[in-house]
Amino acid sequence: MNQGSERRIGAETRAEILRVALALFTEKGFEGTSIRDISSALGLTKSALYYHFQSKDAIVVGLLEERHQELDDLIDWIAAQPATSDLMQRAALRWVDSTTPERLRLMRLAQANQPLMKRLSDSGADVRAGFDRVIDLLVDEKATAEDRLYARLVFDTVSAAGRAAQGTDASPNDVIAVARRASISLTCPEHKS
Amino acid sequence: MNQGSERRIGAETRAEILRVALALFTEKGFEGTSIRDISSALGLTKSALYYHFQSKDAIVVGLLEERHQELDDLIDWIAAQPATSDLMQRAALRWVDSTTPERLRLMRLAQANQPLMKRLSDSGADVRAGFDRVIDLLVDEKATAEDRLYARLVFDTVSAAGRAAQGTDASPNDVIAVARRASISLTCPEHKS
DNA sequence: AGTGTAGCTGAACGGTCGGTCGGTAAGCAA
DNA sequence: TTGCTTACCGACCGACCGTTCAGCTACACT
Repeated sequence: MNQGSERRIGAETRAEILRVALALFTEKGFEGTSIRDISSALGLTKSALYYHFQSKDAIVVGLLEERHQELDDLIDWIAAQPATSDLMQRAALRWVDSTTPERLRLMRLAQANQPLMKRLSDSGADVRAGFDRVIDLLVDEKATAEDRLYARLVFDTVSAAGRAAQGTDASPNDVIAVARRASISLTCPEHKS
Repeated sequence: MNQGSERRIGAETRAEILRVALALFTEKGFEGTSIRDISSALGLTKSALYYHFQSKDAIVVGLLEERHQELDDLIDWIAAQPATSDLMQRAALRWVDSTTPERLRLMRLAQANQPLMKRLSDSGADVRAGFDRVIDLLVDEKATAEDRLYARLVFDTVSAAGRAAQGTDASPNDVIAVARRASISLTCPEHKS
């Protein structure tokens, strides 16, 4: 393998590892994907992977960090908005419309592997803090736990739609369209109890 | 172990295996739970488990079969209803209101382990057929793929709410309440595009 | 008493897992 | 040329995985 014996810079390889790892995790699950799978898909050995990441879990942390900026952008945007009554709807639609396939895959990975996420968060990685902040910005300070949960659900419509599409012939465009419709319905003001 | 040397009948043990397995799968994931974990939680050896189930996958098939009747009941109920315009909403609420913790756990297990479900379905177990039938009964025969996907999403609000509640302090009652609110909003007729 | 069998045990199997370690070739700086 | 760093390899480790199998025991039937 790698018979050209070209030398690559580390950042490139690292990014490729993350890319391939996310694809394989999506296809076969985190536990169903071995680091041998990832490295051999790149024409590397297992050891090369351990040069760039200190553990299998660290790959997931790397994936989460890659997406961190997107959440920060959303938080900044919300903070800069006037607090109109339809803020939640506008924020939700902004989130849906900025969805990329990679983000979708990562969110599904995170949700499908609760024990993994707990392990990562126990060892210091901030996994949920970004979303917690979004919810805090969008709900009243005296909101009930139920209201907060509802807001979380709203921001999960994209991955919910993606999950509902599993095993069907629905296209990615269908997924986004459904998530949009659902976000609008869920945040329609006249339904607020 | 089992020093009382009591003799149990097989059906009881089998049911207990299913119960404990579902609890452990929920807590640690399917791949994160070994046969040894399940059997030792019951004070048995793993060989005893292989007396009742021919493989680890077969345990999941057993869990799915346990819940099969609930879906059949829903299908029968829908088929017996008049085809009013709010049928989807009524069906969705019936589904939400009949939710049990066990069903919720199983649905989450199924959704978190797509590769496993694909494997089971490839080897003959019918995993999705029930839900497919529900959707077929509720949408127009000339409905688009997007409409069908939306209907799937509606019937997934319970587990979506459950997932959104992960890591928060929301109670099971909150989950059901949020799922109810979401089902109503999602099936509100005036939002149909 | 003898036979069958349901329910379970204990020991082992081959295989794969995540992770470690010593080494090494290429590039660069002095 | 020497020496250090970067990027990677190949061999190996102990642990654990799902699974198999011969055999044991308590009970039911005849």
